[in-house]
Amino acid sequence: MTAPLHEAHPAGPRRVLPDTQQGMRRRNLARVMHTVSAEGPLSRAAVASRIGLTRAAVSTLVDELIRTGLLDELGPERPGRVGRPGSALAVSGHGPAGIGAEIGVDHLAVCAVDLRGQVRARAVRHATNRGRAPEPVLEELTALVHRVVAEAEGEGLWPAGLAVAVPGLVARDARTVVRAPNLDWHDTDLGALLPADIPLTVDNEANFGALAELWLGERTPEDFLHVSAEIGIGAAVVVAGGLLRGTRGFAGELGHVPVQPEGPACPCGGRGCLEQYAGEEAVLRAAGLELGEDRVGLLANRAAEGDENVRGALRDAGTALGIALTGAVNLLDPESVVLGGALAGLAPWLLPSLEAELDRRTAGPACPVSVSRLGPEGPLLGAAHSVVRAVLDDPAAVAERG
Amino acid sequence: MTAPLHEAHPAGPRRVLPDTQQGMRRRNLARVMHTVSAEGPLSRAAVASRIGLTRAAVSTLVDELIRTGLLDELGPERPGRVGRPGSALAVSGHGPAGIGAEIGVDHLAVCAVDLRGQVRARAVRHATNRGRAPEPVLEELTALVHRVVAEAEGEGLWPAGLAVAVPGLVARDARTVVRAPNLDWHDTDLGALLPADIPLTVDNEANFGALAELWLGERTPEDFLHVSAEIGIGAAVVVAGGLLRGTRGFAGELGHVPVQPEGPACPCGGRGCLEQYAGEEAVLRAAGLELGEDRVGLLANRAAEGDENVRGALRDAGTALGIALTGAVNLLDPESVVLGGALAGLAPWLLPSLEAELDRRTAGPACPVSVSRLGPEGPLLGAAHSVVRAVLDDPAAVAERG
DNA sequence: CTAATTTGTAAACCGCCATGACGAAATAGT
DNA sequence: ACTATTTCGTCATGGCGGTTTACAAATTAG
Repeated sequence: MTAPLHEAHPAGPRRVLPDTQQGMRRRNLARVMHTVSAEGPLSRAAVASRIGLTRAAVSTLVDELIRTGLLDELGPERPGRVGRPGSALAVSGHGPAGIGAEIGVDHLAVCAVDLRGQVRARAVRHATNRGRAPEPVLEELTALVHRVVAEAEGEGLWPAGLAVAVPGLVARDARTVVRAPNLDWHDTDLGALLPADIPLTVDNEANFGALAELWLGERTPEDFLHVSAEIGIGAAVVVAGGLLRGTRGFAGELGHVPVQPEGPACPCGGRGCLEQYAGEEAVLRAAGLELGEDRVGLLANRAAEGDENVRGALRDAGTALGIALTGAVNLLDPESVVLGGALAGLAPWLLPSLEAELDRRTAGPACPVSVSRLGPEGPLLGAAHSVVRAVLDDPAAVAERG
Repeated sequence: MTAPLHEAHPAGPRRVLPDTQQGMRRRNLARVMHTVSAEGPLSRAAVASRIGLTRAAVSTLVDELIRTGLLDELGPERPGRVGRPGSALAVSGHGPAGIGAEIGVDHLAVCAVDLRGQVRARAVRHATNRGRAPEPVLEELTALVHRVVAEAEGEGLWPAGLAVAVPGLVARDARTVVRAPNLDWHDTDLGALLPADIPLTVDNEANFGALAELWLGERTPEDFLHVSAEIGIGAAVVVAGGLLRGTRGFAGELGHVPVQPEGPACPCGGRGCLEQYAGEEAVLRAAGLELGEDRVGLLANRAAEGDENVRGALRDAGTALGIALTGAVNLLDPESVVLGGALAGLAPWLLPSLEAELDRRTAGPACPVSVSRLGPEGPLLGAAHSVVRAVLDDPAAVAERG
């Protein structure tokens, strides 16, 4: 009777482990894992002082984690201070691994990440998925997953879960793709078409991208706005280190925030939505370019070459983004705004006008805008890491399977 | 060594009781209190089945809560089903009480609410506070507090905390008023000027209004947007049953969301902010009315009388609100939007255009908009109830003082 | 009037962390 | 070198909290 390994949509009243001694133990195991994971090799005593338990208690927790293969004893620490040196503990590089997968418009990618956060195996396949039926695409993805899992198993890892990033809206069951316009998929249950022997989670690629930024970013705060543009323009809202999903899971639709109340009509029914100014098509049109494959790369190239039409189009898009973000920043007071996904590559030409607009419209100190270091890698890494986080969050659950 | 009774700004990594047996006990005491409070008189067995503990465990918890006077044993339940009838438990009507206070622009109000949520004492004083110095105002408020506390004590209650709602921005220490434009207060530490023998919390009235809606509303969801207009136009964002405060505590500034990017200049530095269209002054000007006392009441009266200028102004304000809320709804996907505070009284004339705008701009089913039942009572009740909730959240802390 | 059902309590038990003491392994001082 | 000091990890003991099991009390069903 294993509890669900992890929940991609923890939006309900957050699931709280029952407050019994077993739950307490489980939470303390999790705290040990998180502490060791976050602060590198640590002795038992160091862990104890950080989480507020006694050394004796931590010892029993660590013993259990070592027995189940989630923690490794590295041996005595280099003695620098007085007193007996501790024995360094580190998160295990064997044992469970998170399998992340990404279904892009023109590629499939899979990777395996160990508990230490290292990518240990990966596989990519370039091919246009635009308009292809789900079955053949997922068949190919399954093959990639099997290849990556096999490679990971060769290194002593086993798959603790599979998380799939898709370019579209995902239902709250974390399995069904409600709508993926660029793939032309509707109400597709990925669970039926992917390996059944690995616990599955499906989520929007923008969400996974934001989580990657949260978990892997240099100095990413616990409250920020992650803006990306893959399908439409999405803003993932991260509050207190968690993703805000909204009642129906549709939170973050920055693309349809009104920018000019009487601007051009938008398929959504509104007028002057951000997407009409900063969406992919709108920018290409304003830049006088044709539609085609890898349109973002094209924009970046032309802008880098100095094409004034393209630069102007991006400047205007930045201004529109700035207006929409002003509203979002006023409403949420985040610590920062991060440009991710395709926007990261276009940042040099978007940022000046975006920041100018944001500064101009904000009274006090403006909200800092930064660019994601992860860029297009974000969603894939975020997916894999979401599985790893789930293991850290409840090591006892995974120990039952190991 | 009593922990702070309650935190109005729990924005940091939410304080978690240490995961030790004592913490477990405290949390279970809290769960019993919440369950009994929420679901009316309940037997020990009923409580046990709801929170997932055994009857024996609940018995000891209940015993402790009865001993400390937080729970009352009402006696045997009316036997309707087979089996021995349980003994009904109810939250105590004696013991700790929450003292709520409100500093309005033209009144002061204080009330005492018992753990059952009943208002047991209240005092109001009408007088213009606009521009008055903090000292005399708080002196008067202190007198009202003393009167209400005395009245409550006459009924066997004692003050567990004092929560003050102010029409302005409050620092994250929950004591200092950073800026209250209508009072003309700046960086005023209310803690130094209010009774020191009762734990104090200060917060924005819009926040308390939203919390009142959350706790007292008919069928208020756990995720909603509460819009009110007292100072400026504020939107409290409630997510998962908690208030979203933002990094600096400034979240919810709906008033400065851009509605017309090149509209009239706003003191905030921006252009075309919502406040320029739906703010108090803007609406009065559009309606062709003078500024004066009770301006909202005036608007409501004229509108009710059929004044077309006023109705038109309110219609336009509703449209502007609809545009701004479209952005907010897209970003947050709340379950509903609630109009509270002064807006509640003007709802009949605001709603049609507001909803029309929201519907028009939203693709799927539009987000339902409702009007607060509490109206101007919200902030005061929310303040008092915040103290009550704090007691329910950690009954062990209050037992130490009882 | 008996059987069945449900409630509340008491006693024994188990699990978890705290406490205090101890040996081990390093440094600091003489 | 040798001892005192400091810190680490572990062990035995104990307290505390919820569970298990059993049982008496109070009701309904037949």
